[in-house]
Amino acid sequence: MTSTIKDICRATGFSTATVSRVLNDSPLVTEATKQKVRAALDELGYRPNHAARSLKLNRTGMIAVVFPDFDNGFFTDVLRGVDEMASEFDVHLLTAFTHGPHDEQDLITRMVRERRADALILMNLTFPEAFLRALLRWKMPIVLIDRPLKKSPMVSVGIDNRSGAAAMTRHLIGLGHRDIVFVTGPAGTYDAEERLAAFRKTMKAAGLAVPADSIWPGDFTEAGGARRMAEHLRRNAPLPDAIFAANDAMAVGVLRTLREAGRQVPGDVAVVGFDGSDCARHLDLTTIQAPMRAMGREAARQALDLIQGGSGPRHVVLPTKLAIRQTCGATPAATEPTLQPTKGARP
Amino acid sequence: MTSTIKDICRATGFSTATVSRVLNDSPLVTEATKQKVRAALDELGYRPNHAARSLKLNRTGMIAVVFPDFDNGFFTDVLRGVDEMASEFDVHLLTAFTHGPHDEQDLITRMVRERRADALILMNLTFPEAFLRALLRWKMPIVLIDRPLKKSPMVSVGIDNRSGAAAMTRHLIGLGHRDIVFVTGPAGTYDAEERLAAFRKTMKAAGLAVPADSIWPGDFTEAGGARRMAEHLRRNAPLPDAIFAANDAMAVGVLRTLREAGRQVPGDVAVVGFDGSDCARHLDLTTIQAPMRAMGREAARQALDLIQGGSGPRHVVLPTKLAIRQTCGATPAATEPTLQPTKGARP
DNA sequence: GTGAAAGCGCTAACAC
DNA sequence: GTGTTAGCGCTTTCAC
Repeated sequence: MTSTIKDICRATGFSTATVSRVLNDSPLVTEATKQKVRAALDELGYRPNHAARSLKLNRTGMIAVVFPDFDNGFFTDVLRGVDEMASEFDVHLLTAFTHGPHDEQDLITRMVRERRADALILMNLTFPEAFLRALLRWKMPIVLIDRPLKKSPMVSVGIDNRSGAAAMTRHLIGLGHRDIVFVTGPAGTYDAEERLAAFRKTMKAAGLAVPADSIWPGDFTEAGGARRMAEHLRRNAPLPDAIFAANDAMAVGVLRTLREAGRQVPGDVAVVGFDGSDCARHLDLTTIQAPMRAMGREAARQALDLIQGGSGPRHVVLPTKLAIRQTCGATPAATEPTLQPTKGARP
Repeated sequence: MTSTIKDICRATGFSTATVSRVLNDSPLVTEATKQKVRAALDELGYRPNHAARSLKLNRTGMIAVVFPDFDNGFFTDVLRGVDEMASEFDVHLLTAFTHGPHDEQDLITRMVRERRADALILMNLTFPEAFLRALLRWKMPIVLIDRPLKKSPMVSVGIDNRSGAAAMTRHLIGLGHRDIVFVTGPAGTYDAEERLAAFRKTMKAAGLAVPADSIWPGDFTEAGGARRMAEHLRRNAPLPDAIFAANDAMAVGVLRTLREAGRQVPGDVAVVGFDGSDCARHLDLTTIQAPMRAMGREAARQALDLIQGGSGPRHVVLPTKLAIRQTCGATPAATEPTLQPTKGARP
């Protein structure tokens, strides 16, 4: 079995107080004593019991990370980012997936009230904002990986949808595309709306019209993108120069449908997405790379800061990168996909 | 702040013992008392402090899951599987990634000695078997997601490499392929060797020769597969009927190289992989689907069982499925890739 | 510089 | 049925 502090006392003849001081490297202990105690510590392979320590110190050395029940394909990277940052501070991760929207609130509430962690990182969850505000009364630091909240003073981490979509639009225009279709996400979705707004604005700035039928309604799913594309082909409507889908999943649906219909991408039409999913990489789809790992790191950094009483509410926006691959019609400089910060992207 | 059991005592006039009994739904308490206590519980939003409970009960209600520092692309599914099973038992997950091989042992040792969890699930780690055996002395249940161990009595979960590779080989033969190349994994790798052995055996059983130059050395990486394929093309050597790579990554390398050289897959040569990675799905690569989520579930099930003092050491082998897609030259029955249990696969 | 003792929040004998 | 109390393993006053 595991040894306790008392085993060390027995082995060294010192009291629990002294041993504890050595454990926490207190300067109040003689070097000689430290040596002896440390010898016993090593000898017995002692490590302080985590539960006891948490109870006494009223902190757990844990950050809880809660993910939605659907797999958005990013959570691997995010989690690694969080872990990277947290482990530097010897903080461990409690990971949980919600199982349905009802479970979501219950899960989070329990984590907070049972004090299973010192902070919470919540990714893309669906509860009402009022729930979050109620949570805050429990004084547990919370960081959202999501959109910025309107009504609540809450730390959140997100990506710069606007500059990403603008960079992509400029890129397409720069390649000579004029007639560009934009496939939207579900109405009311923050990311989707930001991307659409930036697309419109950039087109306008370039003096290009965006007729109503150049905005295709979408739902962020591959099937949705495929359906809309198939419909277009069925009507024998002429292809635009390029199709910019508000996320990769839809872009893939569009791409597949086109290729299955014998159309060349990027020969007949360019197709690009947004997100930087693995799928996009595999399919050589030009996209906007969202820095998921960096988001994880940043979320953890914010959480750790809040734990130490730092700062206040704020929204951190991370830059995206334009990943130029095959489907946009540009010839990449090298075999490796070119990554450019969207801020610096040129049309 | 969070309320403690004493707050409930104050609110109800009962003692901590009674409140605790209500919390644990002991039959020793009057229904009337329960009602009153529960009202206060709800009122104050009370939940027992996790650290205190762990300390007292000597169990944490946690399973630690340790992943290697490289992303094998499966850990998402595995983790979801573990969570699915664990959450049914109200057990939470402590997730950790190792950061390099040295850190690996340190991390695990600390988890065990600090009793941060009631059981450990270790995936594809690289420490020596002796380290594991030493760990067992700490009496913490350990489940490996990996190969079966030779020298240690340890619960592990793995896939049926042999029947998977056999099914794939039969499938290729059934499609009329005779001259089949097998790309191996790194020498000494368990999975790789099992797959190769089954390939050889199945070919032999079908009366087909496997000349030495039909076994290409590989290293489980996409670059390795690409390199070997490029070399073959450069020599202007004739293409085989089919190329069976011991994992998806190499198959993808082979596939890309062929297509970039203008060769048709599956027209000129069939290419198949093994693993069932996302990449394979995106590229419509015929492969053997390893049930990662089920592995996670099973690992969790075993861990929970061990926590409750159950069973002994054993190796659980999960069946794979043949995922027939485009690259093998078979026409799938539907748009969705066909999944067949490998046991029932027919040539 | 070291030790004795209290107490973190909870559960479970053991009393009554 | 309910209350009193000891104690899980640790940290931290407060004495000496």
